Amino acid sequence: MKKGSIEEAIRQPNFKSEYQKLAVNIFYTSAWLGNRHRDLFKSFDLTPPQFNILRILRGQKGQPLSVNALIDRMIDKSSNASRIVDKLVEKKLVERTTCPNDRRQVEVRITLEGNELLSQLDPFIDSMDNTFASLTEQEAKTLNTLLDKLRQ
Amino acid sequence: MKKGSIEEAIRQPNFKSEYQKLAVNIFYTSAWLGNRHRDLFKSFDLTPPQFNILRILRGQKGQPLSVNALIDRMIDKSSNASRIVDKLVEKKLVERTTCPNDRRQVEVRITLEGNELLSQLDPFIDSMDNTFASLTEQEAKTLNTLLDKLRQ
DNA sequence: CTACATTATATGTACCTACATATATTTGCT
DNA sequence: AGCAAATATATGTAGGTACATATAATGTAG
Repeated sequence: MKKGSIEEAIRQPNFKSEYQKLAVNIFYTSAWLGNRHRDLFKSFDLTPPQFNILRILRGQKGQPLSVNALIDRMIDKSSNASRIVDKLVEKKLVERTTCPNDRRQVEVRITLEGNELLSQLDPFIDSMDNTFASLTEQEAKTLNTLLDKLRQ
Repeated sequence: MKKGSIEEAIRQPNFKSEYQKLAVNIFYTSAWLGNRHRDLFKSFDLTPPQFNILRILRGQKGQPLSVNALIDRMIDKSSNASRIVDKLVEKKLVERTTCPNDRRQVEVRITLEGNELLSQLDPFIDSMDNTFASLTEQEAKTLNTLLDKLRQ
């Protein structure tokens, strides 16, 4: 079993097919990467989905987003955005106000405090991306292309 | 934004780098694939980690595994194997007995019922793997190689 | 042989996801 | 206008993960 391979990671030397191995490899790699992210966010008292929402809101440059619009942009669409926003409101990182035009909707907006927290995180996120230094940019591009193709 | 791309999936046209896009793509693809698996297992009243443990135990061909040995072989190592085994015991799909040589350990073993359930699932799992029909075997191999390399 | 560290598992808590259902508001139909 | 369908969000519950801590059994140093 090659060092660093998925076979070694889960002590499973024989997969039925290259496709089955790929499924396991995707789950395993996602968990591996997610754990690194989680460790980073932890020192800022954020969880990955909380960070995801904060970063989406920052991208809005002050404009609010509804809960539905947040879900639309989230990595894990089955996240319960409503309750994650709850936590962020408690920490005063976002504000929630009822939309005046459509009172079913809420407008979620990042606060100054939220923006400052993200600014502190930025350099760490950037260097986290260099986690991938073992891949060339061309290899990263190939991975992106093939992952998109897989989901077709 | 290309159809089926990660950019489209999370409505994010600009990534800082190919590496940052790759991180998001891995998380998104893992969730996408995981949801398909979950849907399949659901009709058999199993969750993905429950299935993972059952399949590991089947691979033992009757030999038991300790909880630690299970974690070692699981895709998500931070799973709480102890509590997942609880659920499987309740459903009589596995048995748990104290190890006579080392009474700290428990021996977990798949039951006949557990094996039968997996047999019923087998054909569905096989056809699920063909979810990847959009990739050639060579492309799957490339993905596996690059994912292993990424984690180095 | 006793005291202490180590190991294997279990449990408590906070947060998250999955799914079903509830509540409030708006839209559309007649 | 009046009422049903659609929409946006919230909430209850079960299962799961992350992390700290507890409990029990074993190993080990002196």
